[in-house]
Amino acid sequence: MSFKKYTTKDIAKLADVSRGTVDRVLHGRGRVSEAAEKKVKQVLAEIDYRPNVIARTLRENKDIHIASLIPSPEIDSFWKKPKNGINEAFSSYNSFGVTVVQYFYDQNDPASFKKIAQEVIDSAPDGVLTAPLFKKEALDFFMKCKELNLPYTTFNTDITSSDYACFIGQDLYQSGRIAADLLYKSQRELKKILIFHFDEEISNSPHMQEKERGFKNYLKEQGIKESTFNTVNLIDKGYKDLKEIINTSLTEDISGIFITTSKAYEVAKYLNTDGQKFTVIGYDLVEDNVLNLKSGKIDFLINQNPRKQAFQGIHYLTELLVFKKDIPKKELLPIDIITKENINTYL
Amino acid sequence: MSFKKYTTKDIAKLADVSRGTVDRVLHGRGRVSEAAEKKVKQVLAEIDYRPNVIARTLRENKDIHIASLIPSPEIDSFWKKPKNGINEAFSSYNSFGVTVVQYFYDQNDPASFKKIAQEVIDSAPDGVLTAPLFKKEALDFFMKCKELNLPYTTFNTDITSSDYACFIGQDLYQSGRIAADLLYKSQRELKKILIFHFDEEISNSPHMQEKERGFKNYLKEQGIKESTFNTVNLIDKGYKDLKEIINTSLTEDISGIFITTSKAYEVAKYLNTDGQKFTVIGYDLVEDNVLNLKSGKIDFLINQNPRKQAFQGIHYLTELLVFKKDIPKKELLPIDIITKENINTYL
DNA sequence: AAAAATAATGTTCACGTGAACACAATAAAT
DNA sequence: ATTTATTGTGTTCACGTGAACATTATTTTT
Repeated sequence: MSFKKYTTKDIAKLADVSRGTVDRVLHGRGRVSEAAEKKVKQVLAEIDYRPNVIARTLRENKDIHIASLIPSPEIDSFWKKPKNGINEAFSSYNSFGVTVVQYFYDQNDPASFKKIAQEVIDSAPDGVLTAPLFKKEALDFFMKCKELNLPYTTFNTDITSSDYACFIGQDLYQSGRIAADLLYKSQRELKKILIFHFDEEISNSPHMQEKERGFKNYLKEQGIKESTFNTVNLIDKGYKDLKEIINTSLTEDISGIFITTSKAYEVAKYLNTDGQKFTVIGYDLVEDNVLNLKSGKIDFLINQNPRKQAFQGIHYLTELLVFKKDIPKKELLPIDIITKENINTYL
Repeated sequence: MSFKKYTTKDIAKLADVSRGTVDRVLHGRGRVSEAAEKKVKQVLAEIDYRPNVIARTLRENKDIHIASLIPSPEIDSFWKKPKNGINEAFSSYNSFGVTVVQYFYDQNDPASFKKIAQEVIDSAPDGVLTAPLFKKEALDFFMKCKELNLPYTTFNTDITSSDYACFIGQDLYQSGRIAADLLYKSQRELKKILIFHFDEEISNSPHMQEKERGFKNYLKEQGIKESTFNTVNLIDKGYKDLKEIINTSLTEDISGIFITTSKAYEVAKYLNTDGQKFTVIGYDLVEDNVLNLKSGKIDFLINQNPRKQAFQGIHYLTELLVFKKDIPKKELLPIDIITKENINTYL
């Protein structure tokens, strides 16, 4: 399956013109006679010319400056993994002249996003990777990017703005269904089911609602009644009520607990290690969740693969900016099911 | 985190020598005075010089010819996915001058491996990717490669020969444990468990035994007795006895069926879609398995990710041969759990 | 001391692309 | 009819590396 590699020099010879003319045709730079253009295009149609990306990249020899803008991992450790993904991508691609500067915002403060986003723009990057959380502020930011002709990729939260960008994430509705499927498979009969939303900011809520919708829909398809579910919203940051809520719930006979965010470990605090008759399902491989998975307090975690999402975001920017390749508008990553037995293969 | 990019020209200026001398020092090509060498090395120690891979690759401008050697997908459709992985890697990397020629052998015939392996060697490739099945023949082949200084990567089956190569695969023992964990989680009490080995060739057997060992060990840790298991070996190609075996088994009350190869669909033929009280677990997302997973005859599939294994094999050869990077001796990929709800996110 | 051999260093080319530049041929303007 | 635009075409350079080649400095041999 190997074909001759044609160069512009070859084309020039075949079309009986100079390399300069070939180049002008290839890049539509004008200043070419109709006859010459025709000859060159004819040759191009016959052979499968693919520009040598290596040579082109060397020629351009420009440092590509990418800025990333994600919530601070100091505030929510969930963001450690995207941060690592970005670092990994950086070391993979910096031999191609890619440089990544990371910016962080406070996920509880839209104003902080706005402020740092402006800093990002002021740094005049060639591309931006961002995990936006606040719809209004994000759309403002995206509009500015578009005006500046600044390509950006987004991940985690799909704030669809236009077909200009590329989103990398997961199908949230489906991930809710998967949780339900696991719960259903591990329980002979379904009694009460608890659904927990940890919602420090209203901004997260479309996220969580999609998951809940998928979760409930699946179970309703199996004939489970709406009254089986008990949805709990926790909006304070201390989660003071949590202990009481759980203890009260456990006096009843429950079949499962579904936590729609990475905060399953908060629930796990009030559970026993062994002999749980119910199934606990949460999201994300943050450290505390992993510990509870291993100890048996959590049965399943759904991996959103935030490391890979972020990596892929940088990857696509590199493909676009360095290698001038086309990139997809949207990529949905696999939804991994994690148990205490396969967790180690994911770390 | 962006540093100045030093070139050999910069180094030459800093060390007050010519670029030629710098190059001789860098590549240990001799013909350099002690004094000059010292100066250059001093500069090199101070700055973090990283050769520009782009420029180097352009300079070398050699087509890297990789040969892949895997079992024929025509004989066992499992090998379609590695084949696709290889094709994908080919299109990802052929812009870097990488060419892959695929060779296939008959997985039921060691002599065929030997013959095609010789063809591979005769084609004088720069690197080889292979999924070996026959230990003796594989070791012969690896020895020849080593003698010829021909780098190779292997996947699927870990026939450890030396630290010369790179293996990409999975922890089979652990994957057996994962199957057991899923079975255990989805059954309140464990009655009879069937384990099926589809073993066309003895060559597969270490593979399957590792999985069985992990599977049983996990359950024994949960207090399940050895007598719970019923292991069935199927070595003929028609699997004539299968129907009777299953029908007989189903008269008893069984809790689960574990199939250690990609042939779960053979078992599924004799199962009902609905109302199964037992759990069926198999391996690999081959077409027939996927269909049975979706219809509910199979509950879980464990994904060995053969596509990615093969892709990664080519990837590492490219890193090594094109970009002169170091590659790991061994890489174990995540073990994915697949249900009818997340299957689509993997396809 | 001059010639020859060896060692050390510097210079140049090629890889393929993209664009600036220089030049030739034609058309338009004086 | 000569000058001046305009258009088309070919040539050259730079990107950074790696190695062949050319040159200069030093040592060894006669």
